[in-house]
Amino acid sequence: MPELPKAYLPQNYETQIYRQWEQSGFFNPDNLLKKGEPFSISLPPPNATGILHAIQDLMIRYWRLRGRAALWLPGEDHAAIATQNVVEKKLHKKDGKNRYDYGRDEFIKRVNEFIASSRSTIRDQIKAMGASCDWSRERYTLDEGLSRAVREVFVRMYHDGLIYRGKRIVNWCYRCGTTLADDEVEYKEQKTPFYYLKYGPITISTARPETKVLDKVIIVHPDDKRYQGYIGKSFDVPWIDGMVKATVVADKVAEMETGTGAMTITPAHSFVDFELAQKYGFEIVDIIGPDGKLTANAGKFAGLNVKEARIAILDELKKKDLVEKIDEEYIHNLSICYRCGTPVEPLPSEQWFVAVDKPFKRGLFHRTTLKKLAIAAVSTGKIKIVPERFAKIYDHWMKNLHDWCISRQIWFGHRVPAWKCISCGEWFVGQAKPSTCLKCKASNLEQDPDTLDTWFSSSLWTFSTLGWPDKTKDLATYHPTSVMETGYDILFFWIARMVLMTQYSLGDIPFRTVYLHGLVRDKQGRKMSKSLGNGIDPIAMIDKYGADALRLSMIIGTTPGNDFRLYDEKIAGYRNFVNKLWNIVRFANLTAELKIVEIPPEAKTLADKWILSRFARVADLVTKKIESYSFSEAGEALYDFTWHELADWYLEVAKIEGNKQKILSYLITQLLKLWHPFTPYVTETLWRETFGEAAGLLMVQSWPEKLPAPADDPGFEIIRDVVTALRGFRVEHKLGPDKVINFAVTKDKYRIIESYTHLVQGLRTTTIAKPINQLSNGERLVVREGVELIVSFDKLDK
RNA sequence: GCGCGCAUAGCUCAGUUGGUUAGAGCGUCACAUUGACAUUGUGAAGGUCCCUGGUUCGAGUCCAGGUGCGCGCACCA
Repeated sequence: MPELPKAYLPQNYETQIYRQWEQSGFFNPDNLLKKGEPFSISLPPPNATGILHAIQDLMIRYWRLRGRAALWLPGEDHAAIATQNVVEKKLHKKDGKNRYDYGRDEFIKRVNEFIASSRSTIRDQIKAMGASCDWSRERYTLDEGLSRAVREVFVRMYHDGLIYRGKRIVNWCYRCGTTLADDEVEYKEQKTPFYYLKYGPITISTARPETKVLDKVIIVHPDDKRYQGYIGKSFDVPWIDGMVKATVVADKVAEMETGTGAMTITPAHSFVDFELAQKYGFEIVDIIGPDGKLTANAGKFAGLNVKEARIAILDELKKKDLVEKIDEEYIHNLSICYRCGTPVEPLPSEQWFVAVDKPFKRGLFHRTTLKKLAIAAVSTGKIKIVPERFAKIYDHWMKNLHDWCISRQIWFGHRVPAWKCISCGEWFVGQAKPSTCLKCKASNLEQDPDTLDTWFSSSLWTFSTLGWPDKTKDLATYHPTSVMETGYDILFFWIARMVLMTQYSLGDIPFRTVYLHGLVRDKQGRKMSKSLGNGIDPIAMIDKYGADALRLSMIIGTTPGNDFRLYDEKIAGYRNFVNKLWNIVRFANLTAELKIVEIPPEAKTLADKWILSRFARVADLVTKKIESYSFSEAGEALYDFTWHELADWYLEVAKIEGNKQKILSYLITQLLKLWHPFTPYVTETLWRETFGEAAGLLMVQSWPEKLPAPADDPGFEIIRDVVTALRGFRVEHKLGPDKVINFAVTKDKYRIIESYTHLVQGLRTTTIAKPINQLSNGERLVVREGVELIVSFDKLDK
């Protein structure tokens, strides 16, 4: 075989190797000789942490080597709000127009153009990482097939009474111009002035005076002694926009410790107040509109935005001498949109919701709720979460889940499959538009302009990508998927909703195991963000160090659920290792004619016995660790074996003992397989360079299992200890390489050193073994229990 | 307020049922260059495993309490 270059240059091989893999057809499990349970993973929608597919590929490649039908189905989601925002910003920058200037169809055209290019960028990144996905099965959430699944589920849930339309208070982002689900709202602590306002005889407190224009109900705690005389009473109070008839109501939601213990309520703009209003039948009056401005109900303040209104209303209050005091130190939790950071307003709106607590029929006799199904899937252990602690977090979140608002007022996404009769206002839900209104026979029906929450379609991902609602062979073979691997940051958005929706749609779990990785941080431990510009560009890293190095730096030293730092020096370190592996094989090739050897050859020397036994042990460990999701430990053990046992010791011995063709062939054959799931490129390259094209691809060889190994023998360990002790002696006495150390064995309970002195001398110790009687004045060196030497060097002898 | 995580060498981190002398990588110091590899080799230094108490023959690991940092959820008048 031709001699390998001195250093491994990934750039020279990666693209070509990936093409070879793709052309082989083995990414598609239909083309594999398979045995046992299939193994499948759905690629999660790529996001900021989209480069983290190293672990998924590791699992897929491992199980493929184990002979399973390994399917890794790739795809992308449309990320509705996020994508629309990006395109809106781009267009605004380009020609100052907004989406309404373009109109719906034209705007969507622009979004689709953007998506096409962004999908291809993502695809290139995934491929560059070496991901062995089956591109023939690639899916996109807006594909017709997946869209059909979306409509199908929507219609079924509607008929089961689990999707309903209702006017409820929702989270509203007036910048994005849409509703948000509860968990799409983030909270940020902020110092806000807290106003104590005179409201007739009672002082109330608020952080948001602009919503208080029409407040006319005061809530106090039933046990609050200060207000006992007022409960149930009504009186006229001078207020922001003239006199108001105020009523005092007692309810335990009022905390006596907060402010004055008395508050007025604004049912239209607070979730808690809204509930109270429903409980007591108070009127619900909108003060803030969907445009973020005060409505006509706000009288002379109408048309002002929230900020302006606050100033104007405070002015008015001050003029009327209704401000008692202002607490400037108040800490307020501001709610903001997770996509654009704008403050979110709670306001009443008519929307589509998924009812999570509503009982429905499951089978003939069984009644249950979506929430119960989703909780049970994890609590019964049908779905295992790694690390386990997230099962508790999942459970807690699920138990507190409220009805899920699924309609969005943005344009990019799946249109709600519902049509409204313009004549009678009746709604019809179905796969297609009804020709006439079933109620009034009118023919002017219009589809709801709203689209569905992006997570609605993503929640169907594991089965919609396999062809559901058709009963496909893929669905039967690969669902439930084996593992879902993703960042813990989308546990609620995505994982939880997949469980919920799959339980509903299929009566089954979407995946057996959820592996949650940590989030990538920069060298200082900061979250990657666009504004900081500290994001890692995977392509740049791959160009610089190779995909294998990048993969290792994300696998070794990381544990599930814990964030980890990614930075140049770390990747460079693994690049060094990859080069080491390259040179191990390069050396082996220079030493011997290597062939594929599957069965451990006979051990002829102590070193042979040792390396075969160590190798069998590490192979077994790697297998166990991969199967128990301890990828870091698997990689670390293999790294240690490869560098510090095989390279540092065995190859050095091989130079002295020679005649290692069979053993080296065997070790290289098996070692490349073990490394392949971690570092697919360099191992595939070495396999091809060493064994030739005729040997086939490494990616479909068979994983070494249950390797027979020679019994443990401490022999070589003793040689090793003797060598280390002698090298240490040299450094300790500051002896240059020109000084020769003389040694004699004074104690050797294993009785082996004598016959291996050539090895001790050969392993760069620069020593001469002498009979005991010639070294009476040397230094005693205890190598280990039962093994002692007497050592001296030239200077002492003279 | 409720819950969760983290704290181990100068730095970044492993350490799954409790078990010899607690590990790795990077960095540091000394030495080595006709070597498969300087993307290298040899050797060394470096630890109160956050603190206090407990269980145990034995605790980095288990229990209780505390400190510091981070996160999630809730509240948000």
